[in-house]
Amino acid sequence: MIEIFKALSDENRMRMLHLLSIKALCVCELEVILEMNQSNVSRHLSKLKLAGLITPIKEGLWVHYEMSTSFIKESASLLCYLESRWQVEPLYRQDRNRYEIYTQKALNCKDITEDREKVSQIIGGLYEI
Amino acid sequence: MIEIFKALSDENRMRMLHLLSIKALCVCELEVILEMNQSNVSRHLSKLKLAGLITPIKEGLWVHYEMSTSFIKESASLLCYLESRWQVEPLYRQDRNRYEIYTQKALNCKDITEDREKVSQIIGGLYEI
DNA sequence: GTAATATATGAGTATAATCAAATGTAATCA
DNA sequence: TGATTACATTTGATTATACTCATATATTAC
Repeated sequence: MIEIFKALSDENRMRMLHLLSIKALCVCELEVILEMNQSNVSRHLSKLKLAGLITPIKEGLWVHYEMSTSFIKESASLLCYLESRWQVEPLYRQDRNRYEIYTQKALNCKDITEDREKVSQIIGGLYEI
Repeated sequence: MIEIFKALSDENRMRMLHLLSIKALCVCELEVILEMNQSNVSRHLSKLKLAGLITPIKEGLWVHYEMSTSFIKESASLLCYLESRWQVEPLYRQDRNRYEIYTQKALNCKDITEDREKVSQIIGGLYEI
């Protein structure tokens, strides 16, 4: 259990888990939405994975991560608590906003590869298509 | 929220919170039941307090700590998760056993002051009255 | 007032976590 | 085959946390 709480005791990991609870995402998507660098995203993902909170799904070149079904089943009450906090706290609302824009504009990994800066600006509301 | 998870991400603090969820206890009682030194117990208690998980109750020379009512109310689902884990994991079962002996033998702070070693042995099952 | 006791806190050290940059690996495509 | 892409891992510097010993504060009894 302590391993789970250690995994959840870092804000960056919490933000990642929040987004992954909505939908499976790959490293490059988390990089852009959360404005973190690749090495940090990767390391934090591996901690979440080690704690059993997320699982990787390889899809060709990309690795998508999603919240693990075992965690959803075995820690339902904890997840319930997390979801209630994610709804309320501004930081997570803001992250969810950025994520919503990302999906509503139908953006994907390829867009990030082609022009990461543009995707960042769209997400940040600084760029209108 | 992160502050709560940080507070819960240390095993010693988790063990303390577990016992305090059963009954308010003072520093010296936690020292004996959990076999930790006074300075560690005090420090960890202050972290749990800062995170809003426990509240102190001064009773003369002693300070008893109990799980805070705000935490019980506002984090019910989290507490529900914790209780399910405390029931299952051996370390916490063991701690609860030691606590049960302590209360069943009607031991208290005064007994600890008078002969701490004897109380330890009773709790550890090494000493029969 | 002083003495005794319970708890809190400072200071120093050891350990672990975080971060950024560089390098490694595996899949894909020319 | 060799270059590119997406991600993982290693490295070393920095910061945060935990532990211990010693001391300080606060309460009570005298």
